[in-house]
Amino acid sequence: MNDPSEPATLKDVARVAGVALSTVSAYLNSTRKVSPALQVRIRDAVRELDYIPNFQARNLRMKRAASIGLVVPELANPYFAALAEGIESRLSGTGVTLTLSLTGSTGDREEAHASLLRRARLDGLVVISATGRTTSALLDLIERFPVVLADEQLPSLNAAFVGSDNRRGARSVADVALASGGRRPAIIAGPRSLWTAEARLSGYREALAGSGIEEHDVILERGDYTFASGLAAAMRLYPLERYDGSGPDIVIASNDLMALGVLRHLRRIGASVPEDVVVVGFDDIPVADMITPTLTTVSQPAHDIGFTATDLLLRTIDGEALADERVELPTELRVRESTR
Amino acid sequence: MNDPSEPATLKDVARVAGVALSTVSAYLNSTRKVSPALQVRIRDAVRELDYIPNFQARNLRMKRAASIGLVVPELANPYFAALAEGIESRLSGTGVTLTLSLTGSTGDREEAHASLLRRARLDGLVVISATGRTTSALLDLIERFPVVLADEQLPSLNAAFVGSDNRRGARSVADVALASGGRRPAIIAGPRSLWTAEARLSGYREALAGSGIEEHDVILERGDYTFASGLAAAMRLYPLERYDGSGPDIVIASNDLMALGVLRHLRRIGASVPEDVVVVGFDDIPVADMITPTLTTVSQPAHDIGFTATDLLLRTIDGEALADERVELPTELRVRESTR
DNA sequence: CTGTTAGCGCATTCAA
DNA sequence: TTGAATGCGCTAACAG
Repeated sequence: MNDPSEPATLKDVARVAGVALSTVSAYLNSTRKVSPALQVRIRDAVRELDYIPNFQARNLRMKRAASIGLVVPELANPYFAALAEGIESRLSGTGVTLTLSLTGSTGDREEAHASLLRRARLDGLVVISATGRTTSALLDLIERFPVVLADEQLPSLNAAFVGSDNRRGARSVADVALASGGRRPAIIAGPRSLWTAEARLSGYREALAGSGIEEHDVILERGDYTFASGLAAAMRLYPLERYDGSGPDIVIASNDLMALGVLRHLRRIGASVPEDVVVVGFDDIPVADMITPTLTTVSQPAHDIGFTATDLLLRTIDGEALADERVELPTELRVRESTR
Repeated sequence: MNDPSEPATLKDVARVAGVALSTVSAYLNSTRKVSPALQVRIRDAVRELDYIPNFQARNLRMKRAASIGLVVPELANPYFAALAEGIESRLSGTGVTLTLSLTGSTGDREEAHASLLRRARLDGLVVISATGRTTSALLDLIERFPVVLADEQLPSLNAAFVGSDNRRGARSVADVALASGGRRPAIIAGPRSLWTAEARLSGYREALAGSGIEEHDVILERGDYTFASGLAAAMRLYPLERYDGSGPDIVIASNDLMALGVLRHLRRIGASVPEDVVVVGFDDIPVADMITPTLTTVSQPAHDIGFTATDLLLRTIDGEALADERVELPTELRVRESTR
């Protein structure tokens, strides 16, 4: 063994095996037939030198990065975390690496990351937008790289998209909430700028239309998908210190985090769920099934979305898929204790 | 503008600017003085061609990856997600990229990832172990790369470590729990193989020793840091359908997820927290402050741990830091509603 | 089937 | 100060 600190290269292997460099390369990549005799010599040399191919060199030569980027606002949101895991699971075994880029939920650091990603010359990007805004940085990226949008659509952007059927999901969970017999529903919608928020809202409206409740009797609040905003909305809905039977008897929150905020406030003022008020969410984050009462919600196939988005991206990179494919995966209703 | 699909290279810039390639390189990296006249010409050429340096080539030349790896069991654990965010925030602005590798909490996919990471020739690794086991893959990695262990220590491993002071944190939260006046405490510890679990356990024992309660009167259960295992432990602790005042009056769970499991079971059997039973956790995951009652726990500086670990790693890569540095960051007690 | 050769895009010697 | 030349480690023609 001679291993003077420097890792072995293809050249070293060729020398030790007594064959040409290109033969080693060809054998290792099985890009052409190599006679059994040489195969053995090469294999031995590889083992002897503990040769590990240098992907940097290979990628430079092949003009690719063997890496895709994930642009995501934050990982603290368990839904995004699940998405990331789905992406990773698709990548596993492909030899493609995942480069993580957090933009912050405000999207302020987006610019810096965009330039970093351009320099890294990644093969493609899975982008999860938190703002719903089409920033110039993002636009620029989409021009240069194969990009698949996950979870959140962006208006008028000619990019592939994988998400879930927010409207149908919203409708199904709202149907359950309305079936409780309550007549004074409130909706806590998400930010106007987000496609998911608006899609869910239209699902809620469909359900309302089928319930016989006048649109006019429905209270509409807005939140920004955070726990704090859900709590704040609940306080507007139930301003009293103690629950007295007034206020909405159904609260439809546009995501689980906001529903948690509602649950929190209701318990504090002494209203019981689902007896006094029925509450539903959206997302099915893990805690939805850990709290008391467990939360009725709709499960988005976060893992699948990540997986499918990556699959689509990989195919786009290989030139197999169109750049404007759109996939909406089905959601699944989870009826639990917060509805009756 | 001539942009026939192919991105511009240094050579193109040199040609357009009418200077030598090496001059452009030197100017862009400010590695030597360049006359003002040439500076202008180079700048113009860069702008005209929309030149973006190819990091792959640069990295090949400089024998580095400009990327570090994060090896983490899963992102679904919000604590790990926060750690990852801390890592990312340290990296932001350095031009170093983060490559994500999920091993799965069982550690089965570890082997495959290790080989991928070796091929990618990353500059270093931040490793979060879920198993506490020292696998051969990991050992191999540590030999080859600068590695910093975050959160979880590994026995007899000569690697740098950044985590929090689990023992003191555990002691402080146990002190609060025991101050409730209860005399029948139960501890739900984590897996024996994990250093954090054992460190917390010894902190609990310290608190117990100071409380006058006989070690003998303490019930010790084991879980594996999951919600399900916390729930299971709670069912062993309180096997009855309805709470009748028997069973532990203090439950000290080794992490928040397990504490959530306990809370869930207690509510189901009709025990109230903190009146009947006091419950504490560890980690301060976001939901700890969203549920009812809010959970008394100890906050680990997850973000800081990630940040510090990365800082240490970067310094190790630059040859500034020793490979066996150990940092234990202070925890912070969060007294909330689940204790009285 | 195998070896020789020419770059991928860049940083860095060495002369000028 | 600047320019010309060399090679990082690899793949993919090309010629044998």
